[in-house]
Amino acid sequence: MSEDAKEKKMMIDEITRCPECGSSHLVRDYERGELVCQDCGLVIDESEIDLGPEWRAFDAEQTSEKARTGAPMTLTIHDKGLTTEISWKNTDSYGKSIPTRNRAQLYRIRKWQKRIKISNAAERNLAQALQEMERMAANLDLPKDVRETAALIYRKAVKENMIRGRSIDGVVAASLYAACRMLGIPRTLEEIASVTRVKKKEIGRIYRMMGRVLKLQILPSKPEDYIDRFCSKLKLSSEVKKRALEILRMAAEQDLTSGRGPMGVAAAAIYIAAIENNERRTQREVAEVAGVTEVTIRNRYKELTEKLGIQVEI
DNA sequence: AAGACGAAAGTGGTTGA
DNA sequence: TCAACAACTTTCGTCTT
Repeated sequence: MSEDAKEKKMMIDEITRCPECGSSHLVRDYERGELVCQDCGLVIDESEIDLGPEWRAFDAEQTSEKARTGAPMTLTIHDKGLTTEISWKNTDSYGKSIPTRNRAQLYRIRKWQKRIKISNAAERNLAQALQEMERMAANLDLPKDVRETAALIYRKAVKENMIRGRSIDGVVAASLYAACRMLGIPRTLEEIASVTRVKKKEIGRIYRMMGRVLKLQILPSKPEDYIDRFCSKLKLSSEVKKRALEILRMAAEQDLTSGRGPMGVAAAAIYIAAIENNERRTQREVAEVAGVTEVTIRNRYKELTEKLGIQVEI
C-alpha cells in the first residue's frame, strides 16, 4: 500500500467520536456522502471518502496481487480513462535512462499519442469542461456519483448540440445542479453559482432547457431533502430535525407545500421547530443558510402556524 | 441595537387566450 | 405573442425585546 493510501486510511479511522457531543454513534450516509452523528445530528464530514477496492491488502505485494484491474472506467475523464498514458520521463520501465538514439522515436510516439487522444475540437472542449466540472464539484464537496451523473448529463448535452451559443461553464454548472437533484441531494442554485462565474439566472435557464431537451427525470425537489443540511449548518439538535420533518409531513397533508418554494417551506419548518425546542435561531440566520429571504420565512411561518394550529411561545 | 413585522414595488417565470 | 398571475425578493418604516 502506498504512503498516501496509508495516510488516508489513518484519517478515516481517526474519526470515531462526534466532536460536538462525544458520542461514538456515528453513521455514514453513503447516499449523501456525509458522516452524521446519530445523537446530536451533527454532520461531521461532508466530503466523500473513497473507500477504494473492497478487498483488503496489508502490504505492497498483496496490493499488486489483489488488484485485478486497473483504474475503473469513469465518465469524468474525457476519454473515460481508457487510453494509454505515456510518461514524459526519458526512462524505461526499470527507471534506466533511454539512450539518445531512441529519443527521437519516443518523441514521435508521444506526438502521435497526443494527437490520437485529443483529436478534435469537440474532444478538447469535453476535456476542458470535465476538468472544470471536477473543480466545481470538489469545491462543493459533492460525492463521486454526482460527478459521474453530471458528466453523463454533460455528454448528452453535447450530443444534442446544446452548447452552441451558451458558455461551457454554464452548461457544466447546470449539469451538476441537475445531477444533485436527480440523486436527491439538492444544492441551491446559489451554492452552485458560488463556485463559478456563471450567473444563477443563467444556470437556471440552461437547467430548464436540459430538462426539456434531454427529458431528464427530475422530480421537483422536496423540502425534506434540505432539512438535514440546513439543520446541520445551523448546529441544531436532532430533536429539532425530527420536529421539522414532522411539521413538513403535516404541512404536506394540508397541501401547504405544493406551489411553494421548497427551500422556503423547509426554512420555516426549521425556524418553528427550533423555537419549540428552545434553540431559537433568528430569521436572519435561517434565511441565510436556506438561501431565501426573511420575508419568505415569515410568510411560510405564518401559514404553517395558522393552518396547522401550532402555538409558538415567545 | 438587534430582531421581527408587514406594506409596497419589482423580478423572472408560467399559463392560458 | 402577450397580459394576467403567483411566488419570491428587495427595500424600508415601524414596532418589540
